Amino acid sequence: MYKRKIKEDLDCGIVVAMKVFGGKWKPCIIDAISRGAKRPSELHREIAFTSPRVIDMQLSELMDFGVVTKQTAPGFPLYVEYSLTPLGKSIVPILKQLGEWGTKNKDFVKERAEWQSTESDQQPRRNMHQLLADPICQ
Amino acid sequence: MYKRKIKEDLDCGIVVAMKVFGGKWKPCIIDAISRGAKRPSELHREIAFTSPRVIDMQLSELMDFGVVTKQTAPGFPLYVEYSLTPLGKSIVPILKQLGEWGTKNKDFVKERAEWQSTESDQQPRRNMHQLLADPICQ
DNA sequence: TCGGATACCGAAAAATTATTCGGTATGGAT
DNA sequence: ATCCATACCGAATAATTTTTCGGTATCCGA
Repeated sequence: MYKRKIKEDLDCGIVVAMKVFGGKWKPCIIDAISRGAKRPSELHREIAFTSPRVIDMQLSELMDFGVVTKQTAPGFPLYVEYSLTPLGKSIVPILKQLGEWGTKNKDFVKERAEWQSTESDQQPRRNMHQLLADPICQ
Repeated sequence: MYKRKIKEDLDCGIVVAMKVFGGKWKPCIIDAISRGAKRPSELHREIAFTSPRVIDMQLSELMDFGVVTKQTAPGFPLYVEYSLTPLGKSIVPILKQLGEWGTKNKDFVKERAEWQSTESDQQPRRNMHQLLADPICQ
């Protein structure tokens, strides 16, 4: 568990929001679960642009903050399911709004960001928490 | 200029939004400008919880992305003013929504975050982009 | 001429976050 | 017995962001 050196201001709403769902893959995970991908292995398959470990970690943080809950079915085969709590569901429209803003302005932003590219012309790791369109992370 | 090694997915709206206004102090700056703090020295005074250099840097990124514009008055004394572009203004309601969500849930989040505190009981550097209430960063 | 206010910027260091690599454990199927 | 799928976790490393420290330059007023 990482111990931060500089305390964050949890009286600021924006800081709180960013802490809870601002991680690189958290919106993606929330999106995927809200669409019905509930089992860890499903999430790992859907969100193929990062490693399973990363998803596990961000998922456990989402649990810590009460965004998702975990149901473990007893017996075998191992069966675990995550789902959004009411708190988690309340995040979805916000992510949607963020996504809409970004989608609307992405071309404009892209233009102004090109100087900042990587050296090689590698492909990005797609995030695609496409809360607007159909396809999930993939 | 930092050259990133891993390309980001600028086709994802959320990634775009986070890139443009997701920095630690950017919401604070946008908020302050939207309230009328326009000169750099004003911003430095208002947002006293981080150093002037940090504000300058984040401000220049906001300029790069067309969120704010800079007007330089000729002659003396030196007079520079920043203001929000239409793009910048379109961010304000989103920050407001983020802030409202966080404010509503901050107590809940705080409880679940206490294990993660710093060793000493230092004060946080307040962000307080209080887009809800009156006080600006401070 | 010196000190202060203005506005800004480079670059090292520190802090934080993301990624990788490998490990644990369970039980079913071959 | 061995392999596979399930689900998870520790810890080192890499990547990125934030912070600090110092610097530039202009002109005014004392």
